[in-house]
Amino acid sequence: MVDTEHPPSSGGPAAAAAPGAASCSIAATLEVVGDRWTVLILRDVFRGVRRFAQLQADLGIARNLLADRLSRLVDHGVLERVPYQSRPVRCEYRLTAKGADLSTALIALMGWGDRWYADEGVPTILVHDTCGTPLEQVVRCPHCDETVNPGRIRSRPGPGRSPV
Amino acid sequence: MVDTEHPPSSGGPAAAAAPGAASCSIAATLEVVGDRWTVLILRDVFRGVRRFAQLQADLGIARNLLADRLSRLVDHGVLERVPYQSRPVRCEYRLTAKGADLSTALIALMGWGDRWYADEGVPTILVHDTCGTPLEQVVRCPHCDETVNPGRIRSRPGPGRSPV
DNA sequence: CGAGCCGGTTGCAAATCGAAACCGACTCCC
DNA sequence: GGGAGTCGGTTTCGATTTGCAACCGGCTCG
Repeated sequence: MVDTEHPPSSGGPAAAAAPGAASCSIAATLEVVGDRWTVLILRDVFRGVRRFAQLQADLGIARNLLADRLSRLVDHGVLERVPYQSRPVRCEYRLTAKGADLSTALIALMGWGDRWYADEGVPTILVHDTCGTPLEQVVRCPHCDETVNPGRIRSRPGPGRSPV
Repeated sequence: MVDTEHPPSSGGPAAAAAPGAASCSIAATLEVVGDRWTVLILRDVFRGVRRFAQLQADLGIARNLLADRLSRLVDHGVLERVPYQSRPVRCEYRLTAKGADLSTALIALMGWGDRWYADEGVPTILVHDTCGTPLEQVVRCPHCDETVNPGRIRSRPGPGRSPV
């Protein structure tokens, strides 16, 4: 139970050491998107802001940090650089399938902010494209075919539980 | 402003060129839990790790940072200090309703890590307590009474959109 | 030609982080 | 009664990261 590991060359908080973190997909996710700016960049890319200058202007992030975060996201396969002009080669950043799959997480973060901080109404509503109805994010049981309240969720160790 | 259309499975055709952070619940959420350690702390509290020393040992976080993050979470109403012994007054940290409501976000982060980084099987499975079936997190349309794929989600400005 | 845009990189001061030492209150054990 | 240990921190200090601003190369436009 005791953390005896001292990673000599950094690698992040829960990189390889902490027993709780070793077998946790949340820690794995945070390795990639555990940075505040990173999440805001992804939010902008989801909204259609894909170019360096646009992102910089919209977020107010320092340019060196933006460059760093973008290349890190590309390295992790969350974004990809797609050229949109050739004479001076200019690329925009697009979501890969892996990046687009983060929508669930961004929706969850947005939902929490909506519920606890949108005192004057929510800034953005997600709706069904076919009927325009506001959507909700839920946990579902495919067997019972019903939504499951948080109190009825149990967690079990899975097959990838670390062998420590 | 709207330049290239993003073909499949993306969120935002609603390219409101508004300054993002001001009118975004994601930014509001990140103000509270936008820190890497903060998320890991909350994950542990969800799992039942509630005492200072337990958290410190499990996470490997520096003590000063743990103290700082915990008090910040208490200030934001995500955690609350509950005494569990009185002679040396010792408190444990429990989730408030607001904190428990973050389960959605943590489940989403876990799900993404499961899908993209659990090469040797997922470390943890969430199951329905009554039937033991593994659960899934989905976006649902209450009107159509069906789950909605990411490609069918549209975003609209809500009533709290900042007056730009 | 000069101005300007775009997408960065470099340099530097300031804030933050991490490891370890220190601390007070209390209990346990001899 | 003294010494060791537990618990929940706070303090200290060096190392890393951040934010800001300046700079740069390629290219277009007037």
